Amino acid sequence: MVRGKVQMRRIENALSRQVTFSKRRTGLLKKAYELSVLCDAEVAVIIFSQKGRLYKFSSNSEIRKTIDRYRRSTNDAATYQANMEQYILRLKQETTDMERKIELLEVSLRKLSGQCLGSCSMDEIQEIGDQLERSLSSIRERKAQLLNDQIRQLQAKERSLKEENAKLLAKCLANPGQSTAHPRTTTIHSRSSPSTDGETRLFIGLPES
Amino acid sequence: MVRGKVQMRRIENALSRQVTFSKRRTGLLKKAYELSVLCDAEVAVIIFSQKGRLYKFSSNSEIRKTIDRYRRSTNDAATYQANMEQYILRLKQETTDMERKIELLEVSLRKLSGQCLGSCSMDEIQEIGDQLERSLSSIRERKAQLLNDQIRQLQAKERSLKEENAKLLAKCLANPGQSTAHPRTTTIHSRSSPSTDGETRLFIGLPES
DNA sequence: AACTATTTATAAGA
DNA sequence: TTCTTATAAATAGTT
Repeated sequence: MVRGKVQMRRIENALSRQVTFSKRRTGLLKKAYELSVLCDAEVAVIIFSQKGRLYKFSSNSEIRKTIDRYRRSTNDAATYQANMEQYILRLKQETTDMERKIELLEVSLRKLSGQCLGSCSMDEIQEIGDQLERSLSSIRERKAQLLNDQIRQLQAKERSLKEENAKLLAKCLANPGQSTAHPRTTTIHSRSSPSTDGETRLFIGLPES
Repeated sequence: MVRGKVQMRRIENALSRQVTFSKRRTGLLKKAYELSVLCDAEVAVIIFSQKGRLYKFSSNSEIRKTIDRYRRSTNDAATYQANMEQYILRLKQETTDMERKIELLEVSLRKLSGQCLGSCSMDEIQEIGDQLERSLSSIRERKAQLLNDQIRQLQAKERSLKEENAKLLAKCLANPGQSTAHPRTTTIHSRSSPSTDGETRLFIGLPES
């Protein structure tokens, strides 16, 4: 029996709460049904129990319709969806543009590689040939530059080794009787100067031949 | 006063229905609130009046959360959204891949055009140079082929013109005295130099005199 | 789940 | 829409 007004706060006793939930849930869904029938209204009720169980009522055959109508009417999440769709369109456009760009680049690349020339006019062929000549002269220039750099480096190395050699030689002459492992190794190393010279010449000679 | 059990069917009297809607709507929302508080449940109620006016209750601060939870739990339209999000991810991935591809193609193209060689090693330069030589020889081959075709066409044309010429000459020699309207004109035209000379002078002379 | 004392909701009237 | 009131309906606590 009801002893007095119930306090409007969470029922602490779990069992009691569970029972009340069951009773009132039924009551609520019934009231929702009655409202929808008596007043010809569109009603949707969604209830999740504490344990996560779902109960629902919908005057409509499909609760989704009511939810959609709600969204349309409140315009909160509907915009999210619309934005997402627009975003997809933008991405697709971007993809198409990129595909076209890739196509163009591949055609250019093929032409510069001397493939698929069947469809080119004489003028085009001439143009591509000129372009290739220009490219090739850039390449040759760069190649020459690299070789020059290498030569200059080797010459610098040769110079420094010669200097070292001279110093060591002077040292050896100053201390003629000294002969430990170290100076010996150094001497062998210092004698490498002339032979490296030969190697350099040989290396330079190769690309030119 | 309540005279008896109410029939569970649409209230025909519009005013009465309107009043009942107002009262029961308040009651329903109140019950929903009480259920959510007493039993710690998540409750959402959506009501559309006949006139399309929206009334709602949500135990949550945002009814959208409850609806989302509902969708997740029922898996009806939530999948649509999830699919859309996944689709966006796929499109983005595609875009990234394409960007990378474009980047690579552009680098290749620049290298084949003899630009941006600073970052290339000697081996790379050599490789590019070889590629260019190959391309150039393709181009030259194609160019030669086109020129040959053109020459052959011109030679064919020359031959056919010569043949026509010969035929016409034979015709002229076969009918030297022929003089109908048409051939005459032709004859006059071909003989133009000596005899027409006089006529032309005469013709020109008339208006002048 | 059934019972029942009470509270709560609400139909009709004002 | 609100108030009133008679009555129906809901439900808390118990069995």
